[in-house]
Amino acid sequence: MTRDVQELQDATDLIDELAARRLGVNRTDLRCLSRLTARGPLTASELAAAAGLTGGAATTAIDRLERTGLVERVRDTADRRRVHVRLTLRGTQDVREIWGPIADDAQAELLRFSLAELDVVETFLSRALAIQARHADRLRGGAEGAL
Amino acid sequence: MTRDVQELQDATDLIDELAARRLGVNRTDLRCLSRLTARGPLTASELAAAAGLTGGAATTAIDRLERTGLVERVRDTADRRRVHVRLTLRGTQDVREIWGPIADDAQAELLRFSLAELDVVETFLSRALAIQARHADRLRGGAEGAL
DNA sequence: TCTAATCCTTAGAAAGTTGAATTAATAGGG
DNA sequence: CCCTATTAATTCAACTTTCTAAGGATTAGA
Repeated sequence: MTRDVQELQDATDLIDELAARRLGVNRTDLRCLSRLTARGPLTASELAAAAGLTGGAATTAIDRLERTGLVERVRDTADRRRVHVRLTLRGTQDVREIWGPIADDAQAELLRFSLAELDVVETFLSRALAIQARHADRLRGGAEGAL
Repeated sequence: MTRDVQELQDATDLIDELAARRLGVNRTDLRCLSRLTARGPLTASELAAAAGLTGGAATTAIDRLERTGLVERVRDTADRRRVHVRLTLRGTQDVREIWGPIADDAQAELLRFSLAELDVVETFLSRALAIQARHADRLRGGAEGAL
């Protein structure tokens, strides 16, 4: 069972790798695209935080994505320091072309489960998440040189 | 539901990041440690394949891990070209200290589910895996410039 | 023994990230 | 209305990691 989860994660990793190659971007940039898809337009700093990047790294990532034509910068009219980053039309299409069918399939598969079964899965996932959260705290909290 | 899976993956990613920091290694090296833990001693090339690295990258990764004292090289006595890589005693202990409690908790949580429920979860995971495999093929197979 | 094949390592170049310094814009107090 | 502090994004240099290609050692076969 733990192995199943592990395999699922490996498979997801593979998908990401293939998707990145398909879009002609690296994994970092793909992560940015993913966040923008999930959360809509973000400012550069929001995107940096969402993707776990420093400011400098975010800037160059956005540069690359803009050069590729998947993303565009839009100056905020109210606060001209801010730069909004959003998917271009082509970016939206390309992302949909890759992840759309996967989402559709996932949706279809979910429909094959009964509500009771979905409830079990939901419980499983939330417990797994709880374990991870607990141990993330443990790993964060402990004395640095404890090992 | 899809979001739950996503969150679980993000959480796992966070755990990996914290674990790497705790062990004083980078993510690549952590992946090597993970493979060695799961599969026991491996030759350099086996480890490279398992971790998705080229030979050269594997060599430097092993160098780093050896310098950190988590891993050691052992020349094969029969075929002296081969180098076996295995966790040192300290490496084994450190890895256990980080992932052991997580595995224990996971095991304990699984016991709270009935066999029927575990069956549902298993089905869910295998279907999710099937979807990923199918789409990995799609992404691999299609014409390169199709986007 | 000579040759080809295998395994690992080394070396040089390319790519990405970080952290500090820089530029630009806003906000607030005197 | 200025002067200062703060915030946002970018630029730049140093560092790290990876890859490819070439090299060195070892083995197996002719």
